[in-house]
Amino acid sequence: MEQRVVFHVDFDYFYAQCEELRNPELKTKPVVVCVFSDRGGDSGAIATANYVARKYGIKSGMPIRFAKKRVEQVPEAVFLPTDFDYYADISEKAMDVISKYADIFEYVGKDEAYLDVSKRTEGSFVSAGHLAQQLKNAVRNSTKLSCTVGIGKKTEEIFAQMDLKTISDLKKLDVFTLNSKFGRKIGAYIYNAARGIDDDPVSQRQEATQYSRITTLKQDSIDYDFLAKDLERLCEDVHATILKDNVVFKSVGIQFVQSDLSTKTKSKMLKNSTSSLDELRKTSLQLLHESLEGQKMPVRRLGVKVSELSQVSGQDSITRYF
DNA sequence: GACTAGTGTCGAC
DNA sequence: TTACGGTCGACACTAGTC
Repeated sequence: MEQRVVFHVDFDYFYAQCEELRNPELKTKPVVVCVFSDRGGDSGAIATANYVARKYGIKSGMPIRFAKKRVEQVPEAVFLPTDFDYYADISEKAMDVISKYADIFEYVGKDEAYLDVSKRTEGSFVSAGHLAQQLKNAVRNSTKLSCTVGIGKKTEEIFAQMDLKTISDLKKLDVFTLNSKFGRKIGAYIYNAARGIDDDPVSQRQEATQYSRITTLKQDSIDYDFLAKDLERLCEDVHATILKDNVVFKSVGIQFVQSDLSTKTKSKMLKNSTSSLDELRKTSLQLLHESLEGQKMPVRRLGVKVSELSQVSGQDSITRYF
């Protein structure tokens, strides 16, 4: 098996870094990017926070109110709503630069990617180190963003730390331990490689397998009509994406997040694939009706999901089969 | 028991 | 004292079939 060299590139505190980019004065202040819910006030959660904010114990996923408490005595702390269009724009530019450095490029999310650079580095850690530095410089020059590039060297260090010397040492570890030490992607790759399975650790991103929308209700409720109104809006939203991406779906699901934040889901497989908004609406409303039977706990958030997607090749594709 | 399709839950980002 | 988003993929579980 040839030596694989894989880069994991990610932008730390990406959204906050984007905000610093358009307003450099923020750099010295705690910057907290928030997803505010429809409930108004400070209802919502933290998407990301820069290092200054993290010093105060502010972390992703934390309730906004909680985070505000943490910096009560810090008047310069800045809380901003997310601006996903702007972040997507910057991400696209950055990924454009990054992908040029890969033999195989895998986009994972707005702020993360995997690069297989085995060919261009010929498996050498020395040239991989140089390439990583060039990549960081190129990203900085073109976007002014800083990113971290993790490479196989680090994997070697972790092996040494964990006193792993042989393949049979590796085989003793379960995939969860490996994932927690190396990240899911590399963890799974090591797990397979130790068992003689040489799957590519990096592969071109496939099409999405599901689309979903979720919203926080104005108030907790188990009233069908109240929930149905939001659900219909969510259906229309998902449907717009379906049309834009020219896909059909075969499975429809709804999701409740209950007032104690526990989750409940219900889904249904359709007889045929479709892109019909009517069918999406009808099915999800039916699932809502069924889910509310015997539902005791009020619902806080409501979501809809379509999956089992397939691409429609052309508008006339269906008629062509008849 | 092995396999699969369908369903529900969990957690990363 | 408590506080709580949105989107996605992975995977575990179950029931049906052979």
